[in-house]
Amino acid sequence: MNLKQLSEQLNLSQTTVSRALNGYPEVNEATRKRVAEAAQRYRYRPNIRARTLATGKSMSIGHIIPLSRQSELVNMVFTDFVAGAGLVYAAHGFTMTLKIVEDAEELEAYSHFAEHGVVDGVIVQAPSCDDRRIAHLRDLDIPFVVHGRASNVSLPYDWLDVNNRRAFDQAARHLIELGHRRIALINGNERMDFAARRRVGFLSAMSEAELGADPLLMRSCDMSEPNGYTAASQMLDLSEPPTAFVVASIALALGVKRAVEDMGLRAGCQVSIICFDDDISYLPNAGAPPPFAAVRSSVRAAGKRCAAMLLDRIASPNRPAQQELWEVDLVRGASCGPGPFA
Amino acid sequence: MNLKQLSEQLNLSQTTVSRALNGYPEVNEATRKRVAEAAQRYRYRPNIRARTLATGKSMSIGHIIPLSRQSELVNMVFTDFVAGAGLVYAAHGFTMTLKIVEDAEELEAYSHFAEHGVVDGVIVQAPSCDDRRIAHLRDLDIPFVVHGRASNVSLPYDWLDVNNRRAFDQAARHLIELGHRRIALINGNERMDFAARRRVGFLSAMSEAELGADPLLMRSCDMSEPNGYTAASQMLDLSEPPTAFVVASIALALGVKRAVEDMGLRAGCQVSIICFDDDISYLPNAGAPPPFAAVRSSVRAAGKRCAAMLLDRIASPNRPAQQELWEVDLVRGASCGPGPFA
DNA sequence: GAATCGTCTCAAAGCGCTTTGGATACCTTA
DNA sequence: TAAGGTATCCAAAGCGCTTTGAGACGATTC
Repeated sequence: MNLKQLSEQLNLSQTTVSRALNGYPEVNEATRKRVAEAAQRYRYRPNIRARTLATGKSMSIGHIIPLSRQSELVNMVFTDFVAGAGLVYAAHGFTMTLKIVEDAEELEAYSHFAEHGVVDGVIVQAPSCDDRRIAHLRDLDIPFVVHGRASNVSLPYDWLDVNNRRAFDQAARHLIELGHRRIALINGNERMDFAARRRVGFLSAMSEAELGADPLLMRSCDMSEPNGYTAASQMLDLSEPPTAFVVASIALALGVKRAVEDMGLRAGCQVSIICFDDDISYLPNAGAPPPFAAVRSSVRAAGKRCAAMLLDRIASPNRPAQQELWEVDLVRGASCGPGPFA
Repeated sequence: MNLKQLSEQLNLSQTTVSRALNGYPEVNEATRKRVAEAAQRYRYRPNIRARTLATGKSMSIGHIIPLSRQSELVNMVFTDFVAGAGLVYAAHGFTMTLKIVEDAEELEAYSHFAEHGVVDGVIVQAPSCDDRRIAHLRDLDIPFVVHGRASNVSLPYDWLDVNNRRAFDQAARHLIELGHRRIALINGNERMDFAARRRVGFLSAMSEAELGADPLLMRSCDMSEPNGYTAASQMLDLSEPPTAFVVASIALALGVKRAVEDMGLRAGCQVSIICFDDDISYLPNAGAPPPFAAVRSSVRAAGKRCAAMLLDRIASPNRPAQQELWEVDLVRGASCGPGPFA
């Protein structure tokens, strides 16, 4: 049953039926009711494809997830970010179009989305320090919001970011206050903007405490459990091992903890760990005290907010760029204890 | 630049241009070349919305992720499953349409997808034992593939499942061979089909070894780290605590391990753990030996295969239902050691 | 030279919706 | 009574593509 058939049943024009169903004012309440009832009775469902062609809006938001051939790693926060954003889209009648692409095809994928009119806007995740996607999307003239930001890109654009610098400054400071001096950094990939900023934050706390930054105690890698394990194992094997770790994610932290335990040590006793906690639903850092000391920011909440910002941007394409910087919560946890200088 | 304008530039009809670009045979190679070059030069991109309206195909696959208000838990395997499926879709020119819905609106969401023609087919994940979605999708007459299966649904339908019964039979058997007798089961939610089958497998190994199944040592819960922790802590506090655990996921296993360690015990020494390992990219159970003994099956591979099956089904709607049952790999790991009866 | 066949191209009819630009009838108001 | 409003409704023109059914043309066959 399509609009034409329905309107014939009702002895009305397609126009009137369409308007009645879409809540336009210029239709009599009695007819509107009659139309609604008929639509119900005949189970009329407007064809989305036809509607999007006619309106020029696809009512869908694009998310593009790059997958590198080597690492094959999908960021763990992806799930919860998408869950948050998806709920907001659904509440506004939008769907989400997801595309998994290999690294090299990423820019092309954005072009495809924009030029074919597949989506009305896109979310950009995990920007690098000088991310090419931002200029590219500006050229494509499609609404977008960045989760994170790109330090070396000076264009104005909408973003929502966590104060990563401050977060790692706080994290390192926490360890220093506990009496640690030899502190390691196990960071995410530092081509990523968030990781670069975290490094800056870490270093600022260290230098403020007049502690040198030993390159042997700083590692940048993809955020998986084994990478955390390997990095921490190697550092603990040094002649002057660290007594504490600042770590960029729960996944890495689990690996660090395993390394610590495999050395016969205990996290929170001989070695302390503090990590960034995205508050993932299936790996929440919960309990009293929680297992890991952490700086926490909910990635699901970020997903929701990014989605809302994007829908806003789509509704008013000309409003000035909007930015939000979220602070983290410092969470004390069992993985931290007093250091040798306490 | 649309098709009409392009065809005017070329002094050809829209028909010919369309056919030239879409590789139909009835067009001269010389003109095809001319058309291709012009399309390139003018950066012509066919409008997807118009194309889908004309063809009646949306070239998109639907994934619906239910999110319950209380637990707010997204299954950890989701990321990798979607990553696998997405690559296959992309290779065939399909996109993925994702919808996050609250539990109660799940069936409605499938109806929406089918009746509005939003997608050409859907993937069903995590079926319960008598999942209502299967009959519903059959009624909607839309192609679908189930990842897992529903024991109490007798309709023929396409599915791909892991042999969960056998997997947990093997897992329990492994512990028994190691000399364990008091073995606990920390399972997923047993309304889910995979969890119900795993329980059956666990029980069959236990009864074959003439070991009773103590209800105090069996737990069914959502698969998060804290749930694993809580369940294991309570069991270890019993007057006759278990010496080994069979656990339904890596997330749960991490919680179990934490509980074990918080009791001052060590996994692989006083207590053994074996778990189901979906081979998640950021939490791989890697190393020599890997930290956890496990029964392993790659959920990313499952995503790829489900996607391929669905595209097949869409291409030939009338072929008989197709089913695949995958066996797991038994992986020996550091979390298992000899039991008291070794 | 007529009939037949292939090859290449085209005009036009959809696909199912939204939206523009009236039309019609009925009320008000001066 | 005529002019101007207002409330309802409609015909038709898109949106940009695919696909049907047919025509034009030259080559081949008898």
